[in-house]
Amino acid sequence: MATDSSSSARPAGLRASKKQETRQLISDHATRLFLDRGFERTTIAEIADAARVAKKTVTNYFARKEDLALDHQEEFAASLARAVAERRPGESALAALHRAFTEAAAAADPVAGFSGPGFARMVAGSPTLTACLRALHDRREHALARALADAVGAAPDDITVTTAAGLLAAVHRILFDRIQTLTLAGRPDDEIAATVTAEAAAAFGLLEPALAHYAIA
Amino acid sequence: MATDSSSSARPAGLRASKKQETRQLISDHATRLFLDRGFERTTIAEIADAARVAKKTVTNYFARKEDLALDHQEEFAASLARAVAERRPGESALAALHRAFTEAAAAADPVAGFSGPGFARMVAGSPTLTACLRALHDRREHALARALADAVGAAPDDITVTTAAGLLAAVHRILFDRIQTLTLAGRPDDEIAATVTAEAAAAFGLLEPALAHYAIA
DNA sequence: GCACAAATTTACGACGGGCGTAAAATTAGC
DNA sequence: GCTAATTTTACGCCCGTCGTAAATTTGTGC
Repeated sequence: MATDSSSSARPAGLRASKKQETRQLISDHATRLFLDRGFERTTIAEIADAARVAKKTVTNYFARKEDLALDHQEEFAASLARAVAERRPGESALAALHRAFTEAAAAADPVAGFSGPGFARMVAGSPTLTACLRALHDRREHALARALADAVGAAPDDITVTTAAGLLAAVHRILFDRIQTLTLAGRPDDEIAATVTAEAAAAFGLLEPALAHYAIA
Repeated sequence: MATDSSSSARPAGLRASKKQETRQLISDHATRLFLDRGFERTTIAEIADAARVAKKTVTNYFARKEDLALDHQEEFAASLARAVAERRPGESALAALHRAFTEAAAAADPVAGFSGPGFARMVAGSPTLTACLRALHDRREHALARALADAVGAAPDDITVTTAAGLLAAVHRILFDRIQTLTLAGRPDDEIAATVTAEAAAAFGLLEPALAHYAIA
């Protein structure tokens, strides 16, 4: 066997590394089946069979079926708050979030919505995943509100803070949906990036008079 | 052809009226049980038993369990689009939506969030209902986008239209959440109305420089 | 190398929501 | 009253989710 089979070099991790392998094995089979037959038409039992493990093992690793389909949830939920927390000196929250989107679009970042036609079809065809995505947008907005509250030194439930977070998160959510829509329409990533970059300028520009001077680092 | 016997016969509805009665009977028992034990801890079988009907009868009338708890869904989803469609001559969409909220708060409209502590507890305590409410906010935003597109003569997927709808719907959603939070905290309706009316002025005021001249009738 | 302790995987079962189907009860029209 | 249409019911199934305990695998001390 390969001595350095470790993907991330666990010293004490024969058990732990196998755990990761099993998790990845299940996730890979699930992704393949979801893209092939759709999310709702794939059962957990079928995933377990494909991965040659027990059904309970699947539900032990992934508490909810949606977790098998949606990756990088934490990263997604924290992305806007992170962009604000790491904004440049003199940069407003609005400018930082605009810049973060533009950069993500240029890089075709999956977290920004560039996840391929298969993924877009899977999500669009599943009410469960659509609802899960809505919940993620919600978590992202709340995390942004906390970051903004931190930035301006206000309470997290201050109406100006929650409203600013709601407006800024709404723009990001709308652009995310737009990327998904264009992906579903079969447009190539570079064309989508050009389109949404222009649309982002319009959308963030709309907020400019309201928030250009808000939360400047 | 037959006289207009069936289509819209008001008195001829012994069967139809009984249908309504049965529906109301089930809904009433469901509401009582939900408020008493919570949404998740109440089963459809228990509701059926309480209403003395079969379980299948409940699911025939209400396709999803959430429909037993959330009333006036269509009215809620259409409320913002309606406010824009019925705005006064010379009034902007922003002003109409601000006015609609202020009036709803003054009237303690359940559709605006004044639904009582029991309902607020029920929703807050149920992930299912929270997700359903998010979906409703989403439908409401899309309906608003259609109304705005109609008002300004643009395509419904125009970025300015979808963004404006997203921003305006976000403000309403945030104020809705605020009413729910204050209700959960035990505040009386009149105090909540005064608080959120002031907060609405701040929130809509933030959008004033961006949208004061958008979609004027 | 071996045995014991710990953790993981497995099998089994239960519950609840949702859906289809066909029989039984109720109602409308004649 | 009789017949046809609709509503309600009973029954069973699938699927996701959650316990629980047994079986297997792994880490460690001797």
